[in-house]
Amino acid sequence: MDQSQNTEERITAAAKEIFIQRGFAGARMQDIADKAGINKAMLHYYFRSKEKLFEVIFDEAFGTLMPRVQAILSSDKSVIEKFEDFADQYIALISEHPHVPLFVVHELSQDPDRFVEKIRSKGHFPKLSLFIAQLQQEVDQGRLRPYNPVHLMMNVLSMCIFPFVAKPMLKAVTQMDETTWNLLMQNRSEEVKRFLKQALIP
Amino acid sequence: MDQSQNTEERITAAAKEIFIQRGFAGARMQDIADKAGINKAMLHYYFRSKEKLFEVIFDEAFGTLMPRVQAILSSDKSVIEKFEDFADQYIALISEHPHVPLFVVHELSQDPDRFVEKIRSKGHFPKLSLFIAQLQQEVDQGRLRPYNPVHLMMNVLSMCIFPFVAKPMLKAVTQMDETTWNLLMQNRSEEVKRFLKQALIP
DNA sequence: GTCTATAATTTGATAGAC
DNA sequence: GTCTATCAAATTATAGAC
Repeated sequence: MDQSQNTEERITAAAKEIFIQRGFAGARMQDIADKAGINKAMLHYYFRSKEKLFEVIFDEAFGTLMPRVQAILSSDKSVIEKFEDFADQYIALISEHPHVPLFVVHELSQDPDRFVEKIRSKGHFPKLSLFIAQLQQEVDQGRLRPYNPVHLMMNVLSMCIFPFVAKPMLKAVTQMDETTWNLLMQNRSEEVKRFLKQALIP
Repeated sequence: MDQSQNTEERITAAAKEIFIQRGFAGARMQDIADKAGINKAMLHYYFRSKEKLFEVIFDEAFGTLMPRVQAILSSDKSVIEKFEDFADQYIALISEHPHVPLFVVHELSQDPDRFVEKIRSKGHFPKLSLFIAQLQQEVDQGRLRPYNPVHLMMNVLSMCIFPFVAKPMLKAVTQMDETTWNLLMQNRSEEVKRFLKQALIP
């Protein structure tokens, strides 16, 4: 691990890698210490417990996504433009951190209630009601084909996020190597946007 | 746990629940024993180790899906009909076992290589080349809009699987209760099919 | 702040009686 | 086959020297 950072940063950087790859239950404090180039005692000196350390990582992994989503949803663009922005920005961001979505989704499913409390307290709750109203309005104006708004949002989220969540499965099933996969993901955003427009524009 | 089953069945039923909910690393043999209504020693008497027991559960969870997928893909229907069959059957199946996809995807990502070896040895590898050829042919005939075949398959898989993988996150973000969620999922298949047809038919 | 050594706890696995 | 009691290993957490 990079010696140029201070100890606390080295720990969080190492913990991020280990937790995101192994999950909370599968992560080992020893592995985090090794990767950070220090010993276990330091982890507790800085973060007191495994759980506290995990919380810092989880909050950051989730917290970087929601503000961007909120910014996109609350702009003054059309629904289709917002979906396109989301696909572009989300896929670009996740391409840099491909393991984050699976991490978030998996840990979240272990204790959904605690999570709801957390995002509420951090103010990360996306305000979807305005966006759904906009969606309904554009349908009424005939600018979009009529779909159930929630299903439609699920479709967009699914196509942007799922390939990264299921990367190991998809790579295995299609027998792709890493290079082929990366090339494919470079086009992902454009393909999703094309597909979306065909489905959405009357 | 149901006393009418024999011990081995009680164990596998209990292990399935615990492993699928907690993952391999998060599952505790004690919890499995408790849920099965027996003691830990019995688990080892029947399955020798945690890893062996896990393998039985994982193989079953994954192995029930692939034959169905293969059957759908190798029928003599059109691409769109195959996609519709997939959406219908897959969503119906998963609605009964909503935690399976996340379980498979998460455990898979821990050790992709071992998994590839496994599905290969079990003969579960889907033969996608024929389906991709059919897809290309229908595009050439002008019966489908031209999309990259792999991206197109990803889109269908994403829309069918992701909502179940991300159920806790989606429920939290949309502030849905369980009843609302179940109602929504009852319509999922129809919505996906409608969306797909609009995107696919020229 | 950082380390070594060690305590305390959890957890998978086994021995042996019935 | 099933149980209780126990072991052995792994893992989180802390004590105390420097």
